[in-house]
Amino acid sequence: MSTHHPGSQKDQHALNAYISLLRCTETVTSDTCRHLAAEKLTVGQFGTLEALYHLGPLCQRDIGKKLLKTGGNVTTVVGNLEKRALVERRRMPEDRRYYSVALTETGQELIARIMPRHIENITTRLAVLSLQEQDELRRLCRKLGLAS
Amino acid sequence: MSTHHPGSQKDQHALNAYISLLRCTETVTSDTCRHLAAEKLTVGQFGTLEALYHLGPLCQRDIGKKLLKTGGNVTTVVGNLEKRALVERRRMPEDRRYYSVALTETGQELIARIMPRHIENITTRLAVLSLQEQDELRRLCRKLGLAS
DNA sequence: GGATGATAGTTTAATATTAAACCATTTACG
DNA sequence: CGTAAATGGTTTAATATTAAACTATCATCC
Repeated sequence: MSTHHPGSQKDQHALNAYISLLRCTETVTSDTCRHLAAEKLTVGQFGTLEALYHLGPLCQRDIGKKLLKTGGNVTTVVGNLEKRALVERRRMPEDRRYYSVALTETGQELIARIMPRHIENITTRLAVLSLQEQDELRRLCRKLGLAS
Repeated sequence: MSTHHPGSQKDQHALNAYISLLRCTETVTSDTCRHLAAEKLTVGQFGTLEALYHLGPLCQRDIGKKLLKTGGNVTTVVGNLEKRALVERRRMPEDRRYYSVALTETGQELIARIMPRHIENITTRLAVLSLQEQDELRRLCRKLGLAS
């Protein structure tokens, strides 16, 4: 890092962009997810229900991959959803290490009832940006996010 | 919402943009903060130290505002930092409701030692985007984030 | 000056979250 | 086969996080 000057132009651009990215994500998520409190759902619980709703039954490992969370966390969240009978676990006979996690009827109804409002929240919130700007934001985020 | 068609073009642009935004923020934060584990610091603890480092002593309410966290959370995080003698609380005589939270010498040394690496992580990570793209990302995020 | 209300911080109860150690099952391979 | 490695899930211990109820202090204003 001999050529790296702390506090350089490069740093400033990167830091400013990153800080704005962080705060934007936090406020948008906070705003669009506020309605979940009325159903006593956390963001992680909602994300799990949503994944099962769109993708069908998943094993916990795949849920974790989708939500970018650890296995231990998935155990907890799925456990809490199961307590409320919104999902159920079934052992897979062909490989008994796996559980298949699926929405129950109650869970299906709940997520189907909530999703429209959630999508509307996101669409309304994002409407501050033009469709072109939304696409550009997506492009930049994908480019940046896939650089892992 | 009579004019709102679920699954419309508008929804798709917004959802795609929002999902990319979420995943980007999660992966970038995860990558740039990984080094904190070596110091046994959580992201929240680091954020608190960083705020005190750049802004000087703050009361807990201002720390919460800065990190977008609740008062109860600040109590916990500052408490854990205090246990490790990285910060200290002092009652403000002019208004005894407030604490002034400040870095200790140890805390100062720690954050000063860690910051360069952290900034470098961010700068390196963001370098996938050109400086113009970083500025555009910042502009879009600010526009979107300030719409609360 | 004493009730009223606002404000800073804490506590409590519940869930989330991670890393690390662990258990159970399956797969690889000698 | 039978052991070793890999894999899915759980547990544990610690911290984070929130909402809601609470304490203490300060400000307002009759």
